[in-house]
This record gives sequence, structure tokens and C-alpha cells, in this order.
Amino acid sequence: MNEEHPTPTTPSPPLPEPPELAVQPAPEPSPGNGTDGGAKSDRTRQRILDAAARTFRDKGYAGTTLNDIAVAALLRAGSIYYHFDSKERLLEEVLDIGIARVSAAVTRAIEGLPPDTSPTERIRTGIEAHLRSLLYHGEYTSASFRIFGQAPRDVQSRILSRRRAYADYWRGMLREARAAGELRAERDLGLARMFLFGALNWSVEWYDPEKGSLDDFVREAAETFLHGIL
Amino acid sequence: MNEEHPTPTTPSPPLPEPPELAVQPAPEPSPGNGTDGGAKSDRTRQRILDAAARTFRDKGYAGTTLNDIAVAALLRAGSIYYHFDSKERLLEEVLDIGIARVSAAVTRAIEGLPPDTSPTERIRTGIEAHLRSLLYHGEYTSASFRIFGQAPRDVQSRILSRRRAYADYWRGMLREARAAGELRAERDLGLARMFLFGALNWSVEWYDPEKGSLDDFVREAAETFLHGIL
DNA sequence: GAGGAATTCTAGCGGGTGTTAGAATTTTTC
DNA sequence: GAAAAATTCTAACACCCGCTAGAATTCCTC
Repeated sequence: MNEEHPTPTTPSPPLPEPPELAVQPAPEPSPGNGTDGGAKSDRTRQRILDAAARTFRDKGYAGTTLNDIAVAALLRAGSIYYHFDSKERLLEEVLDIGIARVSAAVTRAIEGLPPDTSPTERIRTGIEAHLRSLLYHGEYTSASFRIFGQAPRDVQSRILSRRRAYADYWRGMLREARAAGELRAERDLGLARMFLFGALNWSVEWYDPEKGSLDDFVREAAETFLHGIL
Repeated sequence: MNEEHPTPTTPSPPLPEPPELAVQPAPEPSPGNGTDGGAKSDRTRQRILDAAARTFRDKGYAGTTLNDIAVAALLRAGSIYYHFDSKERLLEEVLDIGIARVSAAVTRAIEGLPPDTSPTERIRTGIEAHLRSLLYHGEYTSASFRIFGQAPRDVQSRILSRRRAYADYWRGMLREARAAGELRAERDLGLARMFLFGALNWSVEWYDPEKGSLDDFVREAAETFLHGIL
């Protein structure tokens, strides 16, 4: 048993090597969360979650190391386990937050419409809200859609109920539009919905905010889906 | 779950039982190319490629182990290196084959049309061919779209030229349709094209061949994109 | 069958993985 | 300021990764 370590000479290094710190622009000061009472320093928890969402989104689940997350969150890998039970649970929470946020954004946008808004107009609003939630500050949202397919089976199934609820919401909207006679009667609504999700969620891979305003983009996207290209 | 690796204590690790193996025999035995007397047993190479395509597609690039591929290809992990230089190169070839196949399928389908076919009809044919190539025996095709985003940067850039060529093909078709006055003038063609790709390629995640014929599906898909839902 | 090439396997290296125990440190409480 | 609690770090374990060298095996040719 010979102990050969790179730095056996220094008696007690206070900080061996400050790990290269990914500079985080402005850690959003946690919004005034109503029911406080929680410990102040689970802002660290939030930092870990944010770092995980972004890293998962960029490198995939299996491609992401706990050390990657730790570096981005400005601590050491082992410390993550004080806040999360495992890498899987971390993923699970990121995915969950992602869908919850899109769902909330879309629901809120549609419920803010005047009560006599037509089903078609509701759908248009939903499309725009979904896209906005995806493309604008959507670290969790985009991560959620991008890496859901890579998640372990049990994580997927634990998230599935939320996903299904969101899908049902859209199913209902489309059905109402059909009931109101605003849709082509022969259209397959299930296919249309999946088509829509595919088109919208894929945009996170190629959308470039510098090539035009987000407002124009989401409007044009909704129009393309509603009317087609012909 | 059923993974079994030879434990170091057992003296003679038995060969893994060969499970049933569905491999399409290479229709074209590689013709005698120049320098080498074509080896007969690069059917193994094909088996590895097939296994890699399917495993990459299912588990992602980083999530796939060379041992996973080896098990699916009925050999041991080390043997892969007789046929491929590295895991990266294996990925590269899978991705390349994938795009090449869709591209070839779409091109062939459209070139088979009568010369006076309208641009719109060409697009419809292209959509259907793309989908068919994706959903029917599309292990490479679907893998190519699903995991391109997970590939290392240098692999991506080496594949990019093929991808761009395929994208250009579609760009040209859409432009012709517009020139022929068959498209809504105000439509953004770049967005429409990316929308289409997103919708089509996402279908590989949810399409269930037992819920209806492929013919009906691809027809309905093209219709939805061309006319929208309204 | 013998010899040689082609192909596969075995065994292992170096390194990185998620995870954990316990020491060290910071923060809170009195 | 001391004691206690909360949080982070260090160091290591056990395992698995991609990959390689060389032995073992199969295959082909004569």
C-alpha cells in the first residue's frame, strides 16, 4: 500500500485548487415566495437545480456528470447529496419543474382571455404561450422536452402523469374547436396535436433569437400550424 | 436487468447464449473493391452497425455502452475495435447512414414523379417519403435525428454537410412552390421547413404502427402540414 | 491436414463515475 | 463567545467506461 498522491508535500491545503468557476451572470434573487419559513440557504438548492437544468439540457442526462453540475453551481460534487438523494432525483425534479412551468404558462395565458374568446383564438394563444415558455428563459422547460426521452424508465413513468395532464389540456382545446365547427372535420386531432408538439419543441434546437423578434416568431408559428403553408 | 458479466471468481466464463437474432442479410455482398479481396465476414460489421443504430437510438450516445452494442451484436466489446476505430466513429457512421437513407428515399420518390407534377404535389410526396423512411425499418434514420444533438461537436460538424444538403433540397422545393404561386405569400419558408422537420421527426417517438396503417398516417400528416387544421 | 491470415476473445490499464462517511467549516442559537 | 446545528468539503470505495495488447480461435488456401 503506497500512498501516492499528487500533493503529499503540502501539509494542509486550505483550498487545493479553486475549481474553474463558470461565471453565472446574475443569480436571480429568489422571488418573494409567499410561505417562507424555509431555511435561507436553500438558495443553494436552487443553484444546483438551475445548473442541473442547463447542463442536462446541453449535454444530455447520461452525458452530464455530477461534477459538471457542481462546477456550474459553485460547489463540490459530494455536496449535492446534502440537497438531493441521487442524480436520478435531481433529473426528476428538473423534468417536473419543466412541464409544470409550460403548463402553468399556457393555462394562465388562456385563462386570461375574455370568456367569449373563440376556441381557435384559444389555441393560438396556447401555442404562443408554449413557445414563449420554451424559448425565453426556458432552461427547465427546454430541458424537460429535450431529455425526457433519455431519462430512466422509472423517472419517466413518475413524470408521466403531469405530461398526460398537459396533453389532456390540449386535447380538450382541440375538441372544443372541433365542436364549434372551426376545424376541418376530417382532421385527425391526435395526430395534429403530436405534430404541433413536435414542431414547437423542436424549435428549441434551432431558434435563434437574433434572427428576429420572439413576438413575430410565435405569431408566425401559430399561423403556420393553423392555416398550413398553402 | 438481465445483464450478466463473467465474475472474476468463476474459472471459465461461458459464452453468452445466442438469443434469437433478426438480421437482414446484406442484399449486396460488397463488390470486389480495388485493393482488397472483399472480406466475406464483414456481415459482422453490419451486425455491429445495426446494433449500434438501435442502441444509440434507444439509450442515447453517452448512455450507450460498447458492451451494450456488443451484446446486441453477439460478440464481446473488445471485438468491436477490429471493425471500428472508436465509439465516435461508430456513431459517425450511423448518423451518416441515417441521413443518407432519408435523403435517398425522398430524392428517389420525387424523381419518380411525372415531370409536370406541381411543386405542391412534390412536397406532399417528399413528406410521405421522409416519414416512411423514418418509421418503417428506420433504425438508422430515426437514430440519426434523435441523437444528432447528443453527438460530440466534431462528429456533428463532420456530418453537417450531408444534413445541409438535405435541408437545401427542401429549401429548393419550397421556393419553387412559392415561385409557382402555390403558397401563402406571407409564410416564412425557413420557419415552415423547421416546423415540418420537427413535426415529422418527432413522430418516431410516438407513432404506433398498430393504431392505423402507415399509408393513412403519412397522407394525413402531409395534409395537416399543407392545409393546417382550420 | 498444415500453415497462415483473418477474426474474436481474454485480461487488464488508466481514468472517471455516482455515492458515502466522516472531518472541517460555516451558520445559528443561547 | 461557546455549544449546537446546518452545510460543505475531503477522500475514498466500488464499479464501469473506452480502449489495447496479445493469446486463442476460426477461417481460408493449398
